[in-house]
Amino acid sequence: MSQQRHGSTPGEADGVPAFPDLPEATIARLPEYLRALHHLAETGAETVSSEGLAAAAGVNSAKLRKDLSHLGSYGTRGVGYDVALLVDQIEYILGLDKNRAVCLVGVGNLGHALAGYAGFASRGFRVVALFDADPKKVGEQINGLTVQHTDDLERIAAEESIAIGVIATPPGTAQAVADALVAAGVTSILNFAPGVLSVPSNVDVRKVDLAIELQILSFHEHRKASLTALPGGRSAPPASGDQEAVGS
Amino acid sequence: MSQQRHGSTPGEADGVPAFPDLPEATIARLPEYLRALHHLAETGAETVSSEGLAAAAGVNSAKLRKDLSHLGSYGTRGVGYDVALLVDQIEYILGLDKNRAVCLVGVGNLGHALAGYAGFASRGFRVVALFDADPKKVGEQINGLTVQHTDDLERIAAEESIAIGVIATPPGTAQAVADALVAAGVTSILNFAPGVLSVPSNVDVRKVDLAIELQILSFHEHRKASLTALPGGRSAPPASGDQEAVGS
DNA sequence: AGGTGTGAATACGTTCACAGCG
DNA sequence: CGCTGTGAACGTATTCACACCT
Repeated sequence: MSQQRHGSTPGEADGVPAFPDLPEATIARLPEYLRALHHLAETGAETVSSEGLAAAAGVNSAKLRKDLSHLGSYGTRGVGYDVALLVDQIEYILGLDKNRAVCLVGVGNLGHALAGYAGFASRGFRVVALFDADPKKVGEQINGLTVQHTDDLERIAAEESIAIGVIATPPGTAQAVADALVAAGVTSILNFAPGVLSVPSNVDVRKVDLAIELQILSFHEHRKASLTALPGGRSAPPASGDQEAVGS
Repeated sequence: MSQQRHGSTPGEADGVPAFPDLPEATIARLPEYLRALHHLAETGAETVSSEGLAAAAGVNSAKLRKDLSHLGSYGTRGVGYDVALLVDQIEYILGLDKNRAVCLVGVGNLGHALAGYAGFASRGFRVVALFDADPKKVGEQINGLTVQHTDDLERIAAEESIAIGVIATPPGTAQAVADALVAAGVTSILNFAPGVLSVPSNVDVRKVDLAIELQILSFHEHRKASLTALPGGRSAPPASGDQEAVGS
């Protein structure tokens, strides 16, 4: 209600493109909507209802409608959302039209896999540099890129105007890598190393820890086991489902 | 206040071990506390204050104290928390003393890296089986395990009483793999494939999508860029930091 | 009708601030 | 006196239910 810039074409960012501050929870779901929309577009759908898109994205329709309403979106009452238009809107909001340069630090087990991960390129990301501290790895060719030494990280990251740095090093070196990235002007970091990174407040850090995910699942296993073992308990109470049946 | 089972030794699960239902947000942070505690234990610390542990885990102390209070935890006022005791408590709650069997489906780029990921074994998880649908990969040895065909997944997963299944296949086959896991009695799934899995409500699914993380960072890059471009805006407003300086 | 957009109601999570214990 | 544990206040996210548009 505060600012509805209906007439602004998304791609055209002349001055200030009316950037709404979306709730974090909404932002985290937009990529999922986008994936679902791309899938729908491939199957030839022109429009989707909130119900349909919500099912494809694994959320309920009320949440989806509220999320989309935040970005002042176009839907047609009685019809639904225009798939192509919504794709453009979300890609614009997420800044995926910018084809951002990504560098990857740490070409071990995991880093090697990330370097070859197709999902990065298929969204608007270009992996443009690989780094490792191990002299034996420097010079190695991975996916058309040559691994460079981390000593050169700061210089090269600045030269290539890297937008996002991905850290896949052992925990001990992660902070030093983060410092180098920050010094090179990188303001977004995706961290796969366990542990806390300390960075200036204008730098965004997202963390992915595979072991943590397993531990959370382990907790739920433990909980489920102790429920079924309950003396007076029913054998399998229908837990409040997090991700319910969606009927593909 | 409702149930404080102070006298119950964690490891001893004779009957019903007073399982509190912790908030999801708390559960998600427990592994982080655990990692910080292990680190502290290595440096020889016997006790920590909420302030100290919070800093090591990257949260503020009020949050940490509330989280720990939920598991009816032992802290000594005026002193802090006993590191060793808290480690035991959290490991018990998370069910990490059960040494759960994990299987990994999809030994491609990412799956290969996961199979060799040290972080799994170092917490209480044993990767006991690897599967792939590609006949060329079946028979391959990775980290001491032989890759088996996904046709045998259901049988083997049941035999080995797998607790957690990790899906690292292409999106197209993820649902079929999930179905097989569920049929084998697996009730926890960690999914690296993009897309929504539909499973019975008693099965927990956690999803990790590397491309989504980058897209979220991209949004924030976009937002930061549009802020600094603001006509009347200051050049770098101190955004409400998500992960602030922690002073290592 | 059919389906979006949205106030109002509810649930959940975080932060404050301090009582009370060691 | 220091630090935990916790009610109360606040803020954020989800869900409901329906007015309103096509």
